[in-house]
Amino acid sequence: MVMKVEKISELTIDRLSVYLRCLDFLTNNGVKQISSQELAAQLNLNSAQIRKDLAQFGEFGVRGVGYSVGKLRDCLKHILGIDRLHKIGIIGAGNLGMAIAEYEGFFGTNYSVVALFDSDIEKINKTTKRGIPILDVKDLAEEIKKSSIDIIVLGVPASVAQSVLDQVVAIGIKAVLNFAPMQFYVPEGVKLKTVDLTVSFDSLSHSLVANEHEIG
Amino acid sequence: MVMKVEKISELTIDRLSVYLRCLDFLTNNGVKQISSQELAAQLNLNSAQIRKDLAQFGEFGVRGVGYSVGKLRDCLKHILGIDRLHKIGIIGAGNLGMAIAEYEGFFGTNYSVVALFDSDIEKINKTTKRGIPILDVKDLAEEIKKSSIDIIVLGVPASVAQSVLDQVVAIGIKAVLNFAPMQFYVPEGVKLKTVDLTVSFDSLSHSLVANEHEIG
DNA sequence: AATTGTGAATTCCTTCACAGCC
DNA sequence: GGCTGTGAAGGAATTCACAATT
Repeated sequence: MVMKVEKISELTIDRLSVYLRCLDFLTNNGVKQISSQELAAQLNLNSAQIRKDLAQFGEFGVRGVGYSVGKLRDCLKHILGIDRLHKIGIIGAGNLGMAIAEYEGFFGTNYSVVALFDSDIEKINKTTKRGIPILDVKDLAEEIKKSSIDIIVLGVPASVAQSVLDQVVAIGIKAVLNFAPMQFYVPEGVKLKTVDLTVSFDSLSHSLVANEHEIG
Repeated sequence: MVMKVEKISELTIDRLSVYLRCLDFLTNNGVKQISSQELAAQLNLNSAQIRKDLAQFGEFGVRGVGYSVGKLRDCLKHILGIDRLHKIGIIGAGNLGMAIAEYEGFFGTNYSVVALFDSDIEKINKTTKRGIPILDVKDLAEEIKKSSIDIIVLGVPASVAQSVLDQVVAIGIKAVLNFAPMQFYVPEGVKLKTVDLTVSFDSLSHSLVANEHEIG
């Protein structure tokens, strides 16, 4: 019953995911051993960063040798909690919801989209091309329990996003991926990750004019 | 001909976009004046942060009073380069490309999706529901010039993403939004922003198991 | 000899706290 | 009095550089 007191930053966690993907790639190419140096070169970052990130969870390497690709991969999967299967439910069977449901490659063996939810009578009880059912959002609570959904994707318009989020939280969901470009209230213990495409585009726009402005 | 020497961080730029959205909202609600304090409260952040972010670009406020919502909004639009219209081209007319092309609300008056590109003969020369044309990716260079496309969205599988990116860069595009979960080589002067959903899901997964691990 | 794991140094980002101004 | 703009302080993240280890 030991507590890890050090708080691990989001930046570290996100990099672990990137390391893991790289290790998957190396595994497929038959690479068995790798140094932080080589891994860093592939990912365009500093080798000390990789070692520091890993050090927060234990000692996975061998001095003078490096890391076993397979072993490190298993460790990262465990740390990230993808040594088990997560069940994803998507609310909003519009283009965005469909895109995520169907997008190949996102969900190897770690994630499975089990259902979409919508209130549009035209969509309910149909399925996606891959056969994922589209259900009535009224049955959300029931279905979350029945199918053990543990991650919800919010693909609904900003205008209703907070109220849908509140529902989902009330049901007991602890992890939500949101695409609505807005501010939310989320209670303690619930993780909300927002993918804000507006911000991404604005950032690109800025980069396009940044030079002009500087030589203004 | 004065150069701004201070480099402005991505974090600052991303926040400016968030401030702008909030100001848009305030404008719609008839609010004319706001203090950094009030703005910070709405966005769950520190008022000094807002003032510091803005200070990097000039003095937009009035001491003792606050900021004019309309004026600050215009200034932010100019800084972010969205006081002009950007033309977006989407490569890959799959679910993801379609979702972005059709997604309401992303593209107010600042962005316009002018075309999608694909190599699938079944899709070429059709249009999206909203009437955006799907063109042959072979005509990419020509169309980018003809339509003054300045932002490209990569909605293609990871396996071909680097080669498509190379093409796009060769044509002279300087801003790319990418959804393929992978590492890229990008030359100096080209801004590549990656939205990596794998990382987002892994981060959610981690949050679900983090507690268990800590009380291991 | 090579590479990890890590304290120290550095760089970057955020927050404090207050002078300056309306 | 109230709020901005900002130097100084504090905190976080990254990188350096080297002792420890195989």
